[in-house]
Parts: sequence; C-alpha cells; structure tokens
Amino acid sequence: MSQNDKHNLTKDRLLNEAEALFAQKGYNAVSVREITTAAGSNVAAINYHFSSKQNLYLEVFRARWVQRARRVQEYFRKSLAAHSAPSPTAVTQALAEAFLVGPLSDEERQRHYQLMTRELGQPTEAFELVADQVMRPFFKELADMLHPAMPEGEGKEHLVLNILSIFATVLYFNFARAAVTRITGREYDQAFKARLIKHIVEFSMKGLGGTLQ
Amino acid sequence: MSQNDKHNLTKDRLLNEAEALFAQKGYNAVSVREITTAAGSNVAAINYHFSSKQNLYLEVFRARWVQRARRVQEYFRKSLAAHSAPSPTAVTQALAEAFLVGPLSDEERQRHYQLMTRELGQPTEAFELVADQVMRPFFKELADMLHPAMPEGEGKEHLVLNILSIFATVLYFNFARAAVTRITGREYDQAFKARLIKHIVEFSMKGLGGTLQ
DNA sequence: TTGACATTCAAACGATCGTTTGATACAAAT
DNA sequence: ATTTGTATCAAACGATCGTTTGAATGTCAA
Repeated sequence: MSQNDKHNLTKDRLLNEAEALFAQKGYNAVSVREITTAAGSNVAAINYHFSSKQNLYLEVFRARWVQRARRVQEYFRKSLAAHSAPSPTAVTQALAEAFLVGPLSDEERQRHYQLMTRELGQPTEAFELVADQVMRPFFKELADMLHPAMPEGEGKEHLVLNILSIFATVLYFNFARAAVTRITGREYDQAFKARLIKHIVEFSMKGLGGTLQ
Repeated sequence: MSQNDKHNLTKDRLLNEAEALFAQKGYNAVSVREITTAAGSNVAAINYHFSSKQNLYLEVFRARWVQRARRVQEYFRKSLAAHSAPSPTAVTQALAEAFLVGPLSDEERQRHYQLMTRELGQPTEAFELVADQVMRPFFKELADMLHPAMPEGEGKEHLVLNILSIFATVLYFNFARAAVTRITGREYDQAFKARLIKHIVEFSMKGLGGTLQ
C-alpha cells in the first residue's frame, strides 16, 4: 500500500466526504473529526494528507470543483455547437440545460452550487480560484458569443448584467430550495425540476431580449 | 438602572452587534466573546439577557429582521399606491426600488439580505419565522395583485415562479457583490447601484412579460 | 435601614476544536 | 536481513467554545 492503493483511496474518501459536508454545512460547521469519521479514517489523516483543514477545503476546489465546472462548460458548448450563429435564445436554453441538467448527477449538482454560493456570499481564497479559472473566462466566452446578437448601441456592461441575471436565477433555484418548496408547495422531484428549467429558460430569454421561437 | 436605562441599552447593543456579526460571518463563525466584546459587555451578558447564543440569533430575527421587512413592504405599497390598477411594470419597478433603495440604509440593507440569504441556503428555526410572517403573506399579496394582469390561461404557479425569479435577481446582486464586482470591474458605489436598479427593473419586467412604457 | 431584585463581572466549568506526537504495521529497496 | 519510506493509529496537546457560578454593585420599595 505504498504511494497507490489505500493511500489514494483514503485521500479520495477524505476529499469526497469533505466536499459533501462543506457543501452541506459550510466550513465552520464541519469538524475534522466529522469528516474523518465519515471517511472511516483517523483524525490525523487530514493533517497527514492535506496538512490542514483549511488546505483540504482549498483542495476540494482545486481537485474537484474546477474540473466539474469544466465538464458543465463542455456540455454547454457541445449542446450549442449545433447552431452556427448562436442566438440569445439558443445560448440561454443551452445555459439553463447545462446548469440544471447537464453532465452532473443531482447530488453532484447540488454540492457544486452550494460550494459556489457559499464562496459568493463569503469569499475566501477559493473564490480567487473560481473567479480566475472558471468565472471570468466563461463570462468572456459568453459575452463574445452574445455580443453580435445584442441590440445595437448597448454597451458590454448591459450584456454582462444580463448574463449575471441568468446565473442569478439558476443559482437561486438551486440554492434556495427550502424557500421555493415553501412558496410553491412543490418538492424538487423530476417533474418540478423540468418545470423549473422551462421557467428559467423562458424568463431569462425574455429578459435577454430574445423571443421564444 | 433597573429594568430600563442600561438594562435595555446593553441588551440592545448586544442585539446590534450580534446582528451585524451574524450577517457578516454567519452563526458558527461568530463567538459569544466576539459579540460581547464588540458590545462592550461581559461574556455572561448574552446568557443573562437571551439565555443562549442560539436564542440571541432567533431574537435578531424576531426583534429586528421582521420589522425591517415590514418597513420595506410598507415602502413598496406606498410607492405603488399612486397607480389604481398596478401593472406588472409598476409592480416590478416598485419592488426593485423598495428592495434596492427603499427605506433602509445601505448598511441595514446589506445586513438584512445577508441574514435572509443565509437562512435560504441553510434554514434554521429562524426560517420558519421569516417564511410564515413575511414571505408567504407578501407573496400572496403580490400574486393577487399581479394575477389579473397576467396572460390568460397561465396558472398561478407560473406567476409565483416569475416573482421568485425577480427575488432571485434582487437577492443575487446584493448577495454576490464580490462576484459582481469581479466580473463587471465596478465597485458598489452610488452610480453602479443606480445602474443595477435600472437593469433589474428592465430584466425582471421583460421576464414578467410586460413591456417598458 | 433593611430586604428584594436587577445587572454586571471575573473566574471557572466541561466539551470540543484543529493539530501534533510517537508508536506500529507494512511494503519495497538495499 | 536490514534499511527506508509510507500510512495509519490511539493518545494527548493547547486553544477556544458556549455556559455557569458566585460575588459585587446599584436601585428601589418597605
């Protein structure tokens, strides 16, 4: 069990459980003993493999979050590739589908957005990572994509705010599940999720200034 | 100093500092010593006046948050009262202004939304309070108001989802200031806030299906 | 003046926190 | 067979957590 085998298994189990718990409860509400117990290993394992709790948290983003964001972006690009000149409608549809269905399992998706939303509200070092490696490049890509299709005379800022608003809606319906369930009276089952996608696409698209085909 | 005077002053200072710190860092990241030091009182003061840290947190919502939400709602109603039959446009405009400018100071507003957003993402007992006493009544009010103006054949659910999406946008631009600043390159100064209000009104209104006058 | 009550305080409580230590087991290299 | 390096473990570290205690102080009514 040197270098490979159980070494990596333990390290991976720790990353897995840490990610799930950090997403679920937030950094401060999770203890290292809670993580190591969930991973079936010793308390000292975190400091041995990741040197500190803080660095384990960062490693969750470095080793997991960023790759997953890339998978989502790939999914978006492929589902958009069909169209030669991407219309706002097509982009919005592809965005909503990539973010709300996409390549991630329901569990992965919820973890992913919870981790991100925590960083949005209370940025740590991990936010620098997310902003530099994921957010900004992707926003530039989207802006370049949508810019030709926007009404003339509108500045780039107008476009950026529109894209942010789409993100806002997508994140909100993932993040505020409790409130949404409370208000709508509906659980997040498969039918309601499909309904949400339909809604977000319509709402965002109208907001973007496009029209449903 | 019995009953009044310093009694209430200490209790109020504790509530104030607790609210600011809970909003800023979240429940778990704030210690009772941090609160009492900020309030200039003894560690035991929290347990004496509020019996526990947990109950102090709830009291922040009971004694502060709910009243503030009511002030915002009042502002909304008054700024809407001019119109006899409130159009979706007028409602959206009044909503955005009440939430983004409204009767609260910038500091109050940020505290207010930070506390709410934390409860949205990770509901505690305080969420029951917010949902029952503020969210649901106000949503019913809005739905009754907008329902006549909606396209026929659309269910109530369609309306509720639209209102939730407006909230999403409003909350997001308050909550994710770090990301918004990072992406747009602009600070949250007065000019940018005015720009945000304009954007949110336009985006939400189009999403609602109305048209700018 | 006395007794009852409200408030504040320093000090300490047990519990839990993230981290460190030193021993132990095991595999691969010498 | 011995050395080297990796990994895991129970146990303990000092620090900090929320809470409690008991004394001290001040206020007001009897």
